[in-house]
Amino acid sequence: MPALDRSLVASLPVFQGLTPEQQDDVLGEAQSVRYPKGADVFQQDQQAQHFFLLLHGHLRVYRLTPDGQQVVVRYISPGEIFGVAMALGRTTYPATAAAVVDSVALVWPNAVWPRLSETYPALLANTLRTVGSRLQDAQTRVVEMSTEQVERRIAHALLRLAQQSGRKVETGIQIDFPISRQDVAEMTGATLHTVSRVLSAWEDRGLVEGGRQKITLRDPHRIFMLAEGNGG
Amino acid sequence: MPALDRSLVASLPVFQGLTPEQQDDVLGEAQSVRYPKGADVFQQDQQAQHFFLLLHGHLRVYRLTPDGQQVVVRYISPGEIFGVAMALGRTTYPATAAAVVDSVALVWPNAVWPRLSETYPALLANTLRTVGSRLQDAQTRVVEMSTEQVERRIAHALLRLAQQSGRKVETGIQIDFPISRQDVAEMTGATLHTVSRVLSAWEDRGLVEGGRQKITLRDPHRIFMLAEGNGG
DNA sequence: CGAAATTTTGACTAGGTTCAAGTTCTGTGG
DNA sequence: CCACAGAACTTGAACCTAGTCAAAATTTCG
Repeated sequence: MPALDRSLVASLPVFQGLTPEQQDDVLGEAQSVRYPKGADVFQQDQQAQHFFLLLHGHLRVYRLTPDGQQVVVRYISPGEIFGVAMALGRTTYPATAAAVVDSVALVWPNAVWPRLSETYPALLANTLRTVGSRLQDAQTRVVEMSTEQVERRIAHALLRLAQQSGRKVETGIQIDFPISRQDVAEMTGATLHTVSRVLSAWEDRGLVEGGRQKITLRDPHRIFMLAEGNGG
Repeated sequence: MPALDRSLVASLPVFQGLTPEQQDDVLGEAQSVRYPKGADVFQQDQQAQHFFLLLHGHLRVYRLTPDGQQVVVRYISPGEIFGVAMALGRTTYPATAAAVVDSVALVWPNAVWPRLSETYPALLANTLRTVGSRLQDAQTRVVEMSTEQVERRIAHALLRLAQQSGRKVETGIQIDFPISRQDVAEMTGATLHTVSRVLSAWEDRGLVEGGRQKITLRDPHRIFMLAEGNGG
């Protein structure tokens, strides 16, 4: 196993409040693993044996309903910890995480969590903040699904993706990984068809630029107005 | 201030892993406060100055949208900690908590959190588990809102309420606090009218018994079947 | 008893799904 | 290098769930 370079991860939120030596101790327990595009990092209802930190790539986390529908819980970007089922008191993963592009993650065996979390309470505190902010996100999504119509939900979803993983290009801000209309549908509780119709209409109005598994926000400001229910 | 009786709270999940002396230390920083029915414990966007543990009563936690719609985030039952905004890295409360019946809570000033959480990592770990389970709940709700029709969402919401705060009565399981059709609507992303229609239909079929701000599940099993999408 | 809050019910409407083709990409293998 | 098969996307038409609008009935409480 190649030594992990602390400088790559020292500035991440998870490691705040730890000295370089402590960071080395934590990193020393991890292995770096590569996940090719399409591979699962872990699967829903599987025994949770590890927790993770994404170094490169993007993951799509989704839940499968009994009747086979998928709902996208979130996308994970580099620097985020994920799969911390054990810290949350669970024995299985609540969702499946799959690489949408070739990805690399640090992997810790669950067995080291008790020692690390007792030795370094800052690690616990940082994890609590991360989980807390995801709770906020999830509750915001519940509010949106309860009160907003599809077009506004799509606007909010795209703005979140752009903020999280947007890349500036000449024509605007492009989502930095392959994302289909179906994916957007599974993030917003709409159907593929409705998402396609909405994006087509937006494209006619110059708000976005479509493409196969590609979405570019041409006019983020007007999309924001749409999301907030103003203008149209 | 009357001394707080440790025996009342020692068995709660938050205090697991602490010795009686440590529990006394934590409790010693808290005050017991009474909230009459209808009073707010804290308000959305208010500076977060305290965190709480509910001793008696029931709280309704809701978020208000810019256009004035309310969405119920959750109901809090005795024994639960809440309002832990600071531990989550927030400076304001993300929602409003109001007493639906006369209630009593332990109140800690935020200022004591850094010391307590550093001194007793178990407190951090327990809080992380609590927040984690709320994250699961919120994500489950997102999945339900994305994939289920109103009738099933209402069934799920009532079953959750019954599990959390159900009281056995002769005719079935009654929700143990006043809850209106409007409240159920705000929990499920439906309208008052739709909830009323669904509950009326269920009452005709003998599944529930209605009443002003009162709901009794007469046949929890058949409601469960409904929630799971089987029979009807 | 009267006023306010809660609940019920009817009629109509509409946003979004479903059903059904058809079109446009993209990567692969001959 | 081009043909082609599969995947992704688009679009039209019919339909339906749940929302909206409107009004009345019931309950509670001062």
